[in-house]
Amino acid sequence: MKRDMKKEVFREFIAREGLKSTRQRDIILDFFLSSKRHMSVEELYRKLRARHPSIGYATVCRTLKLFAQSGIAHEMRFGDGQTRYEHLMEGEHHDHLVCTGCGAIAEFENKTIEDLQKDVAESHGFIIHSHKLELYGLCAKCRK
Amino acid sequence: MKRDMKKEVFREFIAREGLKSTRQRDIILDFFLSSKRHMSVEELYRKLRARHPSIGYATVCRTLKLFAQSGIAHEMRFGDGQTRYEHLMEGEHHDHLVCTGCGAIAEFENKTIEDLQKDVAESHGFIIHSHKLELYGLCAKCRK
DNA sequence: ATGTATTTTGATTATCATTTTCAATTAGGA
DNA sequence: TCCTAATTGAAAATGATAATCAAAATACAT
Repeated sequence: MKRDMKKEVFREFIAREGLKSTRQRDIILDFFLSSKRHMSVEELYRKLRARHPSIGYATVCRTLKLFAQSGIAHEMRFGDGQTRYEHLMEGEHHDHLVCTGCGAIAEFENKTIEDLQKDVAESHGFIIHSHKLELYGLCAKCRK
Repeated sequence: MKRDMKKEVFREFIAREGLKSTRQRDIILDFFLSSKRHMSVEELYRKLRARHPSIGYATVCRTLKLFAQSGIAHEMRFGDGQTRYEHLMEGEHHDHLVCTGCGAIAEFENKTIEDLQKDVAESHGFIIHSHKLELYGLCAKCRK
């Protein structure tokens, strides 16, 4: 399934780049893949520390960056000073709805918007290689 | 015209909040309104320093934040670690195309995309109050 | 299995943009 | 003018990530 595919992709990345497979990287990868989608470095470190107190913060930062480089994760910044990572394979792109009340994050995908983005970019002579679309507002609960 | 309108809006904000009108704030506002649209704090500070060396970096930061609070400017972060401000009145919203080659920033507006965003948000039970749409890619020059 | 060169780790320190602090200055109303 | 509160500039603090570095772990050839 997907989870193992990501592990495989990361393994290949490690090999291709001449890096080494380590106990810490395996642990962090397992933790990451079985956690909720949008984890900040801080959050992941805190949860990890409960089971594996010897793994340092720097290692978590470094390893998450490697996940992003290998293509199995995506780095996000919502402007609150926290870097978040979501485990995400190539072609699984989506955008985010962020609740400014409770911080909940919902995901969505909209082909029409993406097509329009491409049109807009073309009309300005740009070729897009990535985009960021975030909608900020109140979720159903927080509207009351 | 617009420039004076923004000054007026800021003046009202200052009065409403019980703040004070100072020489520094006036200077920075003039400088800001007559500069190019997307200025980082650092850029603005460097240019300002040439004419007004006594104005401190902290004051520039503080004052730009006030501009954003008063509604005459908008704070932006494109992920390069720099905070940028653009002078922008209520209702003048637009989105950005960022060239990853040369750093050029183009602006665009697309009503259809905005409407679709609203639809998406509604279908998730959200009410949007703001959004961020950034397209990253190569501009016409950098494509070659 | 062993040696060895290379990578990785964890702790600490550095970085870098912004914020905060704080004493001195300034604005604005009484 | 006087007085009180806001503002300023310089310096120190902050906070998240990145760099450093000696010690430990890994991969590979022997």
